[in-house]
Amino acid sequence: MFTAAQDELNLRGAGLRVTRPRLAVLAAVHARPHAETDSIIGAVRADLGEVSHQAVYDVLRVLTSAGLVRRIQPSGSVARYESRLADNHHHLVCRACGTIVDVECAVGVTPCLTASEDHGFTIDEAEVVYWGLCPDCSTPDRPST
Amino acid sequence: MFTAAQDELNLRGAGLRVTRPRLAVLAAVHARPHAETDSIIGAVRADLGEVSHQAVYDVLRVLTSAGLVRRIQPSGSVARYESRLADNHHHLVCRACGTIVDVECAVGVTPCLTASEDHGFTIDEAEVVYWGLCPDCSTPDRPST
DNA sequence: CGCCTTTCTTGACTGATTCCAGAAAATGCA
DNA sequence: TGCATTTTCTGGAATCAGTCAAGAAAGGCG
Repeated sequence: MFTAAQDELNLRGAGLRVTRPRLAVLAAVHARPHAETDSIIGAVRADLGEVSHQAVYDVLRVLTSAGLVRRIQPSGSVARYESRLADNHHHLVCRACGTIVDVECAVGVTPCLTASEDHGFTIDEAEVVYWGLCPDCSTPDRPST
Repeated sequence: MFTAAQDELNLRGAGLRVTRPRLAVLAAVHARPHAETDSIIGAVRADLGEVSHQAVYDVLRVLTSAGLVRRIQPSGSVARYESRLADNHHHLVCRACGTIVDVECAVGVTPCLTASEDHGFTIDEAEVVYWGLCPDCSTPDRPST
């Protein structure tokens, strides 16, 4: 699991200072995968009291560039953050309601990591997004309203 | 190639009216793959004279939902549009300069189209984005400035 | 040719994200 | 522990892509 102590170690390991907002942001990202920024701001404020949105944006940027959280942003969605890293899982996004679900990488290790032609690029990551409809949105006989 | 006559047929085939802004937007998308909205607006205005940005946004939305163009939006980028459809190619994005290049789907037909677990979703598309550095940005001994 | 529907124009507005400058807090070292 | 330095947080304003709304114009069909 993710503990505050572990988060603290990770922060120090990345050469970052340990601050309350940073721990609260990490806890919020752990607790609600794929949370959007606004939701994280809410969680942090529920935890610490008043915190500026600026601080949260800044923390998220720092954590992202340090590799402690990953930023994802499917088309038509605002930025979302998750803490599962380095296990190359992918995402399943509902076109209707925007729900995001994790899926393990399909075949073994990295089936999609190699492009057929690299055009001279140095590729470091393959991101796969599956688009479709979630169970709730794909059953017309069960209207949500 | 893409011709205005073909675009007109495609529009009619999709049940859409044929208007100058629509043809100009289609031509612009054909001419510059992965163009962002702003660039398309510029191209359309160079072609037709003054056209409202609103019209271009609206046309792009209509064409996208009609399936005549595809909207792509890698994290940290504004919306971009392309006209290559239904050949499931993927994209190679430079983290530094944002350049986007097409790559053919790696292995045969649809190697990544099947998620290991579908969580009850009805999946209709798998989008693959390869992240890395383009040749220009990955050679430190050739600074761009 | 004339009507009806769809599309374009104009202008304002929203919402996410970033920039800026000063105040506050944490770190490192003696 | 105490001080100086460095980094972070606060608060407000600004930016930028994209959207909304109402009226004017144009396309399509009989």
